[in-house]
Amino acid sequence: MFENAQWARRPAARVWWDGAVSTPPPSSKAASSTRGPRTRSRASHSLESVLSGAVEILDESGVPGLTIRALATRLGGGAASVYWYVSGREELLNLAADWVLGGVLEATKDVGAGDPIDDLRDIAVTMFDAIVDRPWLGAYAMRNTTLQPHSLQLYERIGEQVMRLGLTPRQTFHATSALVGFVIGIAADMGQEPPAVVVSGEMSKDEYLADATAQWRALDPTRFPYIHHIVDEFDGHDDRDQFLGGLDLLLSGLRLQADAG
Amino acid sequence: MFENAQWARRPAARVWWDGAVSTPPPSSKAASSTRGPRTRSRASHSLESVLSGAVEILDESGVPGLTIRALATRLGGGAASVYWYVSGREELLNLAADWVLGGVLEATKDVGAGDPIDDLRDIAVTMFDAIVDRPWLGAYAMRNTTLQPHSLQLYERIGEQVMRLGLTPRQTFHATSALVGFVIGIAADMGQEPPAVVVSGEMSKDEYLADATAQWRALDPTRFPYIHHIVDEFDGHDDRDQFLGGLDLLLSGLRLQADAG
DNA sequence: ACCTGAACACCGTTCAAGT
DNA sequence: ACCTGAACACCGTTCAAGT
Repeated sequence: MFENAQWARRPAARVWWDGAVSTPPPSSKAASSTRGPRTRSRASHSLESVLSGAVEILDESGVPGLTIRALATRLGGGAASVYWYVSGREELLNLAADWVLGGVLEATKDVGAGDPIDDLRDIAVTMFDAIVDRPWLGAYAMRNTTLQPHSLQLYERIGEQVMRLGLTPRQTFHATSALVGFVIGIAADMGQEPPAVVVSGEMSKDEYLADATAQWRALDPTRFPYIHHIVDEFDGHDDRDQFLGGLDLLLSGLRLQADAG
Repeated sequence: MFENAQWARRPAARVWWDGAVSTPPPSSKAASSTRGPRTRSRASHSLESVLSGAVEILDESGVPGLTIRALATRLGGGAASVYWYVSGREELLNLAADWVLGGVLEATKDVGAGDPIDDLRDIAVTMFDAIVDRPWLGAYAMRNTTLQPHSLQLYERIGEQVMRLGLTPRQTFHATSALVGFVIGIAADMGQEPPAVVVSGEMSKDEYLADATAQWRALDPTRFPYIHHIVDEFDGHDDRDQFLGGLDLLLSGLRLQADAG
């Protein structure tokens, strides 16, 4: 099926990561491009430049903004050149998300000395903040350990803290998955691309939220007692508090399980 | 800005839902189309036919398969006709997801008589099963209460059970959000579109999982103690058990909070 | 080994015009 | 009120050819 071609077309997701934690650029829109095309007539990229270009575009205009053509233009080359480094747009998205997770890895490398539950909370909060900062991460972070080495390491790091609780392997596995799923799930929801009305600038995000709140208040209290019960909490609530509240529920359940063993 | 036109173009997400729980078709690929075009020369749709057509396509070929043109073809009309009922593809996806959530609403309408925590588990499991059944739901269910009336009702139903625990409004709000975020997050992850190798049929899903497991076993045990600790659990694990394990962690944390009050 | 140019086969969305 | 036809402005991906 595969010829033993000397020059294989498309290295198809070759491993670009050599074990070292590489540090992606910080989220603040950096206008500095580290490397330009070497010559004027022929562009020259690298997987690193492809990924950091992709991250820049994602930060500026989100997932829909990352087109292969837009990326190629930013790199100063043709669209087809991108396919030398990634197999397609999906892989590009996965690699870009994982690339950025290097920052979380770097920021959490010293955990493991404190109370395991507290260490888990620290890692979870760092991940949460990273996704809030870069909403496009929600859909692509921690999704594919085969393609995403940093995600794998992060999984490992979280799992190691859970291991310290002395649970069974199965409980350890479930708790780790639950934690990751919770963080990604909540953050993905909160970091969701706002509705078109907001994106187009027809409405500010605050106006949109105020609008939603008003709609809630207008609901029949008989049919929607819960909504009415919490609408004042929802109004002007802080996403981070909401996340922390849920996280503590999960972590206290975990502590209970550990103490029971 | 807006003319008071008698025939406004595009009703822009008008409320199609009148308070009754409408029941979408079951997930089993139904080949029966409830209504065809009325005449041969001019197609005639309705929001219902648009959404059930969209759901059929989503069930068959996932989110990327749902193009406006494919939907129009299925409905027997032109692409532009779809825009009479929905403002665009994004809204279509949101409405289709919410439409299907009517089934979860129907299946959980009698909860509220048992232990609140058990009732919450029942609702969560029903939601989980619905998303596993229809992976495309993960990214669009419970995302926008303004556009998604069934999601709002489901939120309400879950919140009502949490209310029975006698927490503060803020705790009630946080717990409800955490529950929903957890279910959607985990289910979205598990129901994720499999990698291209699997979709294209180059590899079966089992082969892919076996491959990932093998890669895990090949990792350096010194650097990846957690992975090695749970790889046997991962191998041949059941997604549902994994979900239930995490859910119980969250629910026992919640019970603890309720008992503490 | 890595990049270019150009093409193929699509897309979502708009809009004047029809009924 | 609701649908058609056709166009506009894009897409991702492939591939032979260049260097």
